[in-house]
Amino acid sequence: MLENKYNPKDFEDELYEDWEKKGYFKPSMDKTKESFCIMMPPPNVTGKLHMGHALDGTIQDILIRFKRMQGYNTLWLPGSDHSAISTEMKVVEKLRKEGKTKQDLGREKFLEECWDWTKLYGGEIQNQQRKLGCSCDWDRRRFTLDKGLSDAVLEEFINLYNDGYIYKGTRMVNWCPSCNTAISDAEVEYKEEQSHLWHLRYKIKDEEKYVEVATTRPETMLGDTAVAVNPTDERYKDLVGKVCILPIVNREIPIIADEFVDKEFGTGCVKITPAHDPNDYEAGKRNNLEFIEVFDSKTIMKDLMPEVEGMTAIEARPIIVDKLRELGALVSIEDYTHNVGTCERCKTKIEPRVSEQWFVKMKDLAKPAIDAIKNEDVKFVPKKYEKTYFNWMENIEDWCISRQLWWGHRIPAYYCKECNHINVAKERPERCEKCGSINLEQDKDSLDTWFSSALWPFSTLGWPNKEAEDLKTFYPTNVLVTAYDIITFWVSRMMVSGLYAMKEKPFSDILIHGIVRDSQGRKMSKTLGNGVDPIEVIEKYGADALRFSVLSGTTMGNDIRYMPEKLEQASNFANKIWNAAKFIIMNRKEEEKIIEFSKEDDLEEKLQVQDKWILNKLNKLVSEITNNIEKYDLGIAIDKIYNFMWNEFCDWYIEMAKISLYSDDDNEKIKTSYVLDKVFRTCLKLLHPFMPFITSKIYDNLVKYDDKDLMVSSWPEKENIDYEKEEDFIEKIKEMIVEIRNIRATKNIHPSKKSKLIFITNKYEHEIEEIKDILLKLGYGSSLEIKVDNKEIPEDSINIIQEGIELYIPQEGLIDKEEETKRLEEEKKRLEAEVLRCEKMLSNPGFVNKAPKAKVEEEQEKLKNYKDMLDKVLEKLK
RNA sequence: GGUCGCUUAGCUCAGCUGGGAGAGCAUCUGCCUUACAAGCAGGGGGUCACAGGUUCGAGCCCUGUAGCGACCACCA
Repeated sequence: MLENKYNPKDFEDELYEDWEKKGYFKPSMDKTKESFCIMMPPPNVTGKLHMGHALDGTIQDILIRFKRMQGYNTLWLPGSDHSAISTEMKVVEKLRKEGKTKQDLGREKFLEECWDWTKLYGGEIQNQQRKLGCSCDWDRRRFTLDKGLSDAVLEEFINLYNDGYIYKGTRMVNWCPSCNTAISDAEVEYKEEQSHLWHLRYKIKDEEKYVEVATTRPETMLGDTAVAVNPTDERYKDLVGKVCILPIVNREIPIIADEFVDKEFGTGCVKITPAHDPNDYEAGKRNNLEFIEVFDSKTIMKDLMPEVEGMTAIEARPIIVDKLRELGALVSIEDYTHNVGTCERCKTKIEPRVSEQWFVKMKDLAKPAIDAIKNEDVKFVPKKYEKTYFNWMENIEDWCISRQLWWGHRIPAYYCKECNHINVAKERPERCEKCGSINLEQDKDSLDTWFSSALWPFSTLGWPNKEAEDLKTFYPTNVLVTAYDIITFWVSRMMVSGLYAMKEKPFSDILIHGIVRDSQGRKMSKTLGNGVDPIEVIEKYGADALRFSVLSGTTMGNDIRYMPEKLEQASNFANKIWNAAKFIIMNRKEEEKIIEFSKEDDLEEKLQVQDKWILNKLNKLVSEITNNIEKYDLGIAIDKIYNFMWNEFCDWYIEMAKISLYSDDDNEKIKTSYVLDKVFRTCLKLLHPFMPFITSKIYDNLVKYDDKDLMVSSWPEKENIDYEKEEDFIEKIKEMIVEIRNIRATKNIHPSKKSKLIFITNKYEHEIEEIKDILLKLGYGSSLEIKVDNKEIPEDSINIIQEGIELYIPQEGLIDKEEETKRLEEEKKRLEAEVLRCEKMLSNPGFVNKAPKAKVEEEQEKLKNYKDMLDKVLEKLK
């Protein structure tokens, strides 16, 4: 039985446990059924659920539950990511508090600490996903550092290496001085910063002339090894080839010409610091300049200037500037706003730094990944996001995959101490494959976390074992669901890895959603403290309400604003459904009789016009919702169900049903109970993917046709019925009743005051007779009369007109004659406008000739109806 | 600098391949009608940013303008 009050806390957790226990989350592995698989984007193992996850999880759960009900062999595979940098940072921080460093512990011990940390804080997010209702197969959950996935990583690395796609090289990379590791281009975030532009001048050797340069990082001047101008710059033509003196260190550096210098910017002269700037690095290589490091990997100043040695670069800056000023080398300091790269993880300013790292050559690998989207083998939904993808993939740079971290997959490269040969192998080789030496040392670096995430769609299914059952059954997966901010990081790399390793796409559809923002439209962030905890929301409103609120009224791919009011709406909706359920159950006849009734051959004949009306609308709803979900229009789908359940079913059908339920006719009661149950159960099915808890809870209490739980029951299918005529009729009746209510409301007539209803029709006399009691109740009638001719029009009555039906309500003091005339004048104006609109359209030869025939006929039909109605109003006004 | 997106009711947003402007919240009026006051019934409220164009017909398609936002690149 249902509790009197809707309280999601009473049953959500309990239901989830029940589903899990019954094994509903596991794929059926039924070979006769088509498979459907989603890989859950693995959250950080120590992460907490945020609204983004809630949205992402809800969307995936909807699709999985939908497909499961449709009978597919569905797998939704969850898991987590070891998130190298962020976990390592946290563990290092923990050690720091204990007064230790990771070097103190050594690699082995440090990794143990990381595992402990992972075990302690990991897994919380999984419990939170359970709270949300995620129906993923927990038994298949994977972790990027577990045995199988690590094996996949090694396999991929070695294959790429042997195919020549992985190489080791010395390059300028993005260096995070705080994480003390190289990071990839994708991990650099650019932020605007208010800073200054320091204008410096360097004296030209043996002349009393200077060159002026500008810099945003004056401390790097200690490492300048040239000044460059554009070769076409007339102003400095004579300077090229000369030498200037670098202040402080008094180094003689050449003035060179290089294309990359922008004549328009600043003075047109650029200081070149090849060791600390990507452009300067390239220029340095082109011109064979010396590379002088000013500071080390942690930005600690080297010995170029004794006064600042050992300081951080930022501490050294004012001292160096003072010195330059003292030497007359500082020309001016100008306010300047520029973009600085920061580490995506720790927000520290990144330093471009020359170092030896491992890279993946991306250009050739990216090609098939680009083609797969171009030829629509893989589709972005919404399509616009393929532009972000193309933009990244078509301009792709090599991917720096080595990290100077310990937590992660260690690079499987073993250096021979004797001959320097690099041995790449899954396990430490006994001997160097080249010289046979046993003196081997493994590379100290580990791989970018994304290297393992890139393999997620197949490493989780058993790859590199190509015969793994899951791999054969579920690859390629069907749809990847993620936010747009991760297209470059992850989606692109999965595409590349999938097509390289599996020779087949990793998924067919890429469903991209937006990000959840706060009520002011700002990104939710820790620093702003504006994040909303989904668990708190669930505590207060229930998981169903949260799920409803993140999807209702949204469009896939657009950002979503978190609005607490929406949770109220969602919660009210749940409450409404709950109460409707209570009503249906409370008033229904014995279940056996309903079941019996459902099997009767002449069931259709026993249905009344209002039953056919709701069943017809329901039937349309079923195909619409199915369609919407298949097209990923989840926001539209949920709003349609909302509207149907509340505004059609509850507001109208239940109100109509009361007449029969409260009557003495048992047959009618059974019939009505049957229809109520049928419509409501179908709605619950349609709503189940979106709001799994409340729908399941209620479904258990509906008529038991079988023992199946809602979650594993079958998705509704469109029935072969056609009650269009009945639907039209009831829609007209609804409009008439609204009109009656309107009149009564504006005149403040108390509901207890009833009046006579006189219908005149020669089209719907049987239908009106059939729903006589409904009309009496909803139309506030004291008695009802049906006339097939309109000869005896009652005098002094209110007149409501619909196509084919006229309703007369004797005024009897309800309202006076003038008011009724005024109302009819309004109606006349409205109808005249409609007629005019139709006539205008139909008298336009362009429209009649060019518009689709059906559209023209539709307008002709409307015109006829409006004219009829207008005639009647005019007659009444005479 | 490049790319993409957004601009619709007081607020937050929907609006499918062009064919009579919608929802929720807010607001106003009237209702404790035995499922629901977390409710019921009724109402008000919009030059669909602006200017052109295509079309029989434009919120929707094209061009331009303005404001806002995101992403990519990154010039000292």
